[in-house]
Formats: sequence, structure tokens, C-alpha cells
Amino acid sequence: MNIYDIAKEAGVSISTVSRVLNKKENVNEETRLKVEEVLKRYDYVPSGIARGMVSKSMKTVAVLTVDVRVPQYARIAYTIEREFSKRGYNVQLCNTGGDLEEAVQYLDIVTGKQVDGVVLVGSIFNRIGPDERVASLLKHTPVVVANGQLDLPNCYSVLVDDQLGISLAVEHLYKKGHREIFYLKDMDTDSAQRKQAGFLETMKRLGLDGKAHIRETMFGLQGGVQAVEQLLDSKAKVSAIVCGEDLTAIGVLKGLKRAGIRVPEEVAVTGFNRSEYAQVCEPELTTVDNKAELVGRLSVQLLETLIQKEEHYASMVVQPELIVGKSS
Amino acid sequence: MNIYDIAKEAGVSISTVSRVLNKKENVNEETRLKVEEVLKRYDYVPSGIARGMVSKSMKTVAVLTVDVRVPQYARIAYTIEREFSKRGYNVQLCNTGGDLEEAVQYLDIVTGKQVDGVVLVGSIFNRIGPDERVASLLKHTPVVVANGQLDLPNCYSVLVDDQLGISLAVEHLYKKGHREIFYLKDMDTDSAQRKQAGFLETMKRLGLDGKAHIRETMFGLQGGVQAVEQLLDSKAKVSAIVCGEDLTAIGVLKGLKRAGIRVPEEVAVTGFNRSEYAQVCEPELTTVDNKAELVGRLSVQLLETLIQKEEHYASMVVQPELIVGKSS
DNA sequence: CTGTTAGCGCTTTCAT
DNA sequence: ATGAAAGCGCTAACAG
Repeated sequence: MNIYDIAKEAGVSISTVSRVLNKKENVNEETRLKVEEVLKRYDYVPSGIARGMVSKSMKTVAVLTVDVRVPQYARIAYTIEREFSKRGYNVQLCNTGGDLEEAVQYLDIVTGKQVDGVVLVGSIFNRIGPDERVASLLKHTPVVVANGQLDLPNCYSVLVDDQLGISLAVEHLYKKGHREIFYLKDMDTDSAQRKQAGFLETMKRLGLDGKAHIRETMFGLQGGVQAVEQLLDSKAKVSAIVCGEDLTAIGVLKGLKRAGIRVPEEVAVTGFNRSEYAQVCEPELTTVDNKAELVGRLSVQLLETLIQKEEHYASMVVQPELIVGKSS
Repeated sequence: MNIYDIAKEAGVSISTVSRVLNKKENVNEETRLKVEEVLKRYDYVPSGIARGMVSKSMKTVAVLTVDVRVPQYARIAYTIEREFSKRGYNVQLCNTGGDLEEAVQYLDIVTGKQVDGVVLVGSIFNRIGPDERVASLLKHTPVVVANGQLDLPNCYSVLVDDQLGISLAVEHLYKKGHREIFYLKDMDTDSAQRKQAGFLETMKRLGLDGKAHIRETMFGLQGGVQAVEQLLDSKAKVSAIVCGEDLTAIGVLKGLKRAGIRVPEEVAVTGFNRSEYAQVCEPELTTVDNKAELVGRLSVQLLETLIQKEEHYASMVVQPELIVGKSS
């Protein structure tokens, strides 16, 4: 069933059918009704592919993320999908697993399918910038990086001020009287670098030694537990632990509990992301809200203006906010 | 830059370029090399839309889910995406929010774009079955419902035996000596109905009164907290609480903690889904693993055979498994 | 207001 | 082994 069949059945030309389909004004009311009747009778849906062939757009954007099972990414992906859906676009989801090759392959495929735009979610995608294939693939496709940066012609960013986020946490602890503040570095992305820089800068500003208070560990519950064990073994004096991710912070909570150390009375803990985990754990976590939904919304706004080729694009920076729970 | 430009540049016809592009055998080695050089030189990527126009497929499937921010759905969506990606398909993600109209609209759009198949994730989609528009939209598109059922020609299911899942939890508690076992019904989907049925059936089988031990509450942390308050207010004797969702169970944990009741010494609690939340809360939750990843994988297998129009389709049922934590 | 026609960029016969 | 030409289903001039 195509537009020719409908035209024949309605006794008109395909142009008229097309006009009715696209709700153009210049169609006689009677003709319109007749065509609409046939359309309904056959439950006709025009071919999006054929339309795409003409308009050179499938009204689709691609969202690349490391892993949509990570709540942080799920929130951004969700918002992006909803916002684009309102605007008449579909969203292709791609889980790259943080692998460069995988990301390049996805970009190859989706640009081949002529997506109207691409959103890269996470600073890990900063790494694909230097790859020459990426530049060539993205030459004709607008890109927005959520919480990252790519130095390419059509690429703009919605950044989160992660440095400020950690600053807020450290200052909060300082005001509460904490001085032996440790930082757990649990990731190795650019975003994690900015967090660490925030820790160092703030400690310095407060007249404390930051460098000696940084510990590296794996991401996640296990990483947090292990970090606590090592910290306690080292006999260091600890009054607060700032973590780069909520999940790590919760591992810390569990490690402290095992060691019989009370939170927040003896040691305070803060996380990052304002994930639902922060509400689920005991005690509820003080965490940094890095505004995933806002980042998603802004990314969509930005990408849409890019797709429409309107003027005046500008990357933007979002300010995080400290959410004080019961762990500090 | 299209296939004509490449052909001209290479001094051959578009057929030859097409053959090279599609790695057909019958091309002279010299010609092939010449064409490939031009292809590389221009970083040429053939139009997926034009190809789709011919093949009537964009190698794309749509995944409809209530909300990908719900970990349970994120896990299924993730697995489906990864599996389809391996098979050369892209995945369109649609968050319907559990709204019938929204779901119909998404189906309208994605079938218009001629997706090769649709996966509906969640028993909530059982509700769209009766809508006549759905039947007509899905007439030519194969559909798999993950954890649900749709009585339509091209629809097959991958079901989870939720009833068995609750059974496992109740039996486990019974063996531990619990008799005053309550069930919290926290959702209103078909899946939730099956869980409740599992509770009633098992209690009966164990010679206990199930009906009097069911309480309804809202989904989520708040729902769990409130349910505990009401249960304690009612002065009912409670020795264990079985929940339909992990998050509700965690609300229960929090409610019990506030009331100064120890878990599992005084009251045992079980959840459902084996979400990461179950690892994050204190104490770690006994929960039912409903095999999200497996369901995702099986859904993809099934949908792929449907797309290839191979013979022998069959809906399948997945068995859940009880994961004993520290809350029981 | 309506119809005819030329593409859109490919794949695929069918010739040669 | 290669090329010419038809056709996928639609939109958008252009005519009338």
C-alpha cells in the first residue's frame, strides 16, 4: 500500500494525496474528505523512509553513552529522549561501554543513517576527539557533548562545573569543623580530573594540605569499602571522606559500618550525583546534585538550534548544588 | 557527495561503485582498488536512507518502556540495545510513561519509520492490546513483549514467572519459621497481579491466611515507609514483609528502623528485582532476581527470528531465583 | 485546485 | 567484468 494505491482508490493524483497527507491548504474540501476516507479505510501510514529520502532527514538523533544502566546516564538519556520526542524526533540509544572503537563504530553507523544530530553523554567522549575518523564522520552532523568537550567544528558543550561541586562539599565539611578531609578519586575521566582539581583548590584556599589527602580507588561499592580499609590500616586521622561518586560513598558507608565507626558522628561522608542511591542508603547521603535533567534539557535545546542552523550557538556551564543528607 | 560523484571520479559506473560498496565478488581487482581509493579519499559513506528505500528496512528496532530511569527497565533496554547492535541493528528508545496515548503515538511514529520490529518492555503494555489502532499499526511489524502479553498476530512474549518469584520468597520465610507474613502490593500492573496471586497461592498451600495479610501501598520508598506505619498502627502481629519491588522494601526497612524494629531479628523483609538498590541499602536485601538481562537477550533472539521470518516462534517463560541477603 | 514530472541515492535486474 | 536503466515511495516544482 503506497501513495499510488491510495491515489487510484480515491480517483485523484498522488500530488493531491500528498497534499492531504501534509495538510496543505490548497485542496478542495470535498476532495480532501474523499482522500481522507480512503486513507482511513486502509489505515495508511506514509513511508518515513521515502520521506527521509526527499527531506534528507529521518527526524532522528543518536545518543551515545557509556552504559544506560548507570542511573546518572539513564537520567540524562531519559530527559533527552522526552525532550526530543516533544519536538518530533526519535532517539537512537547507543551504549559504547567507554570503548573508543565501539564509539567510532556507532558514529559510523548513525551518521550513515543520516541522523540529524548526536549527543555524547559523559566526559569520557573527550577521548574520541583526537581520532581522525571522528572528525571526518562528524563533519556534517551537529554534536553536543553533555559534560564534555570536543574540539571540532560542529561540537558544542553543556558542561557541569564539577570542580565547584566538590568545592561545595569540602566547604560544607570545613564549616562543620572537619579538617582531616580525604578525597577518594574513583574514576579516570576528565570529569574526575576536574573534581580532583576542585578538591585541591579548595583545600589550599582553606589552608589545608590537599595532596596528602587524596586516595585512589576503584569505582563502586567495592572501591569504597576497600578505600576505607586501607585508610584505617594506614592509621591516618580521618574526619571526613569526599567521594567522586555516590556509589563509592556508599561503599565507604558500608566499610565504616563494618569497622564500627559511626557516620556522621565520627566520620562524615559525601557523594556525588544525587542518585537515588543517596536516598536508599543508611544514613542518607550528603551529595552533589549535578543536575542531570537540566543538562539533558539544555543539550536538547542546544542541539536543536544547531540542527535548525539558527545563529548564535554557545556552550554552557551548569552549576551543581549541594544536597545535605544525614551522612555529614 | 553521492554514488554518482564517486563513480565519475573513479571513471566507472554507479553499478560498479555499488558492487565495491557491497563487497560483491564480480569486480576486477584493479577496478576495485581504484574505486576504494576514491571512496577513502572522500570519506564516503553511502546513504542509509537511500539503502533503506530499496531494502525497505533501516535496520532499526524500537524499544518502548515506561521509563528508562527505572533500573529494571534500564537493564533490559541496555541488554536489548547491545544484542541488537551486535546483529547490525540500531535501537530507538521510547519512554511512554505508562500512558496509553503516548504509547500509541510512539507506535504510530516508529512504524511509520518502518522499524523492523518492536519490543515492549513491561506488563503495562498489556493494556494497549484492546486499542484498535494498535492492532492496525502493528499489523506488519513483529513485536515481542518482555514480561507481558499481547493477543495480536505478530506478538510473542518473554514472560517472567512473577508468581513463582513471590512463592520462593514466601517459602523461604516460612522455612525460617515466619508465619505472620504480609504482602505489600505496590503496583497495579498485570505483573503485580501475578505476584499477588503467587502470594495467595503459596500462603494457602502452607496453610496460612493470605488474604488477611495483603496491604496496598504506593510504589517506592514513601510507599514502604507509610505501609510500615500503618501496619504498626494496626497492632497486627508482623514477622515478615514481602514486597513487590525492591524500592518499596527499602522503604519498609527505613520505616522499621525509625520504629526501632530490628531487621531481620524482629521482622524479615524481602524485595523484588535484584536491583542495585538491594546491595546499597542496610541491611542488604533478600530479593528475587527476575533475570532482566536474560529477558533482554531472549527478547532479542525471538524478535530476530520474527524479523527474519524464520519458522517456529514460541513465547517463553523465565524462572526467577531467590537471592538471600541479610534482611531475612 | 489538481495533475505531470523530475528527482532524492541507492540496489538490482538485464544486457553486453 | 561492467554499464544502462528501472524502481523503491515520497515531495516539490511547474503547468494548466
